[in-house]
Amino acid sequence: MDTQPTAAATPQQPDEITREVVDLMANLVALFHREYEDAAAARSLTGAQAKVLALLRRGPMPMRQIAQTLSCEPSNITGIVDRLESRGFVTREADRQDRRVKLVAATDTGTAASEELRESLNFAREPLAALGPDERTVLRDLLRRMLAGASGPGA
Amino acid sequence: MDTQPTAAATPQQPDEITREVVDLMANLVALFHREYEDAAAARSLTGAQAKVLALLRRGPMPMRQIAQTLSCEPSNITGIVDRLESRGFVTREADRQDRRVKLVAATDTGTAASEELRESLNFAREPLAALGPDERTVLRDLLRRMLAGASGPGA
DNA sequence: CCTGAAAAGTTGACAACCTGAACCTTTCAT
DNA sequence: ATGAAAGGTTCAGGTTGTCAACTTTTCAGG
Repeated sequence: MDTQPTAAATPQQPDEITREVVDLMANLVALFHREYEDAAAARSLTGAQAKVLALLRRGPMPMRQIAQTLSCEPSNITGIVDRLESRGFVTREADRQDRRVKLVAATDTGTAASEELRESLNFAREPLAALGPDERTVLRDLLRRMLAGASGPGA
Repeated sequence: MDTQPTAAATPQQPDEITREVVDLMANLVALFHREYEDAAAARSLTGAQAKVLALLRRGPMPMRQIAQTLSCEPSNITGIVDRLESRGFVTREADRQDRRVKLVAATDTGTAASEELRESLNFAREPLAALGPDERTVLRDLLRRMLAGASGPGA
């Protein structure tokens, strides 16, 4: 327990493994991001619109909470929800408890589109096909551990 | 080549593990994306600019190749390189072999900024800190396998 | 009850990103 | 020599994103 003046708090040099994992992650992130955008575009949605729609799978949500979850300004959400609403994917309803807040809810069309997109993602994941079932389990556990501490988008 | 409707080609129902891995991936992608944008913004770069700059670590590159690597239209790259150039991060030089092509090269300032950002990413990866060294190795191997078949950005 | 601060959402101005079509220059095959 | 094709740029238009100012609603004190 004694304090070696070294490692614990001090940001040590990233070891070789960490460095490579970061690079691999970057590539994987780029790949997934592209696939997500494409899958959304195939349903004439943008990535941002798809993300908002995905959030609403859990149920209606106030604008502000959407903004917080996506880490952006509330004024940004206004525009995205405007476009989703004008196409019938989403509705704005006033909250009865607090009339300042507007609850955004996915319509049936919206939910369907979101689910469809999600399914298409599951199929499109070519990279995952390279792994066996047991390896997928290992990967899942590692990812779980990595995300446990981080501030996930509540999903 | 006769087509037997074998299992290999048919997209089977995604199993539970795959589904969860995809969701975890989505969260991880969102997390990394946010961190990358923030790290870039801290150096007064946008995400897109940082990505282009990162590509140039390997050496000068034609506009078109940048566009192909990032999967976007060449006309888009024009603007991004414009802004990078106007701030001294990058230069455009004509290729001697083919005078149609313009080689984009990072300046010393540009390379320094990119390296610095890369280092800061290595340190900032909180999620990775949750894993032990041996687990990181396992993760690295799995990621390598996943990316082996995919069209990586040449990095 | 009244007043003022704070919160939720919107609006407007502005910048960056991205696409698609039209265009110019250079290269290359015939 | 001529025409097609490739590399970049420009322009118009749409989406995302920030920031500041504004409206409405809520809530805490006096």
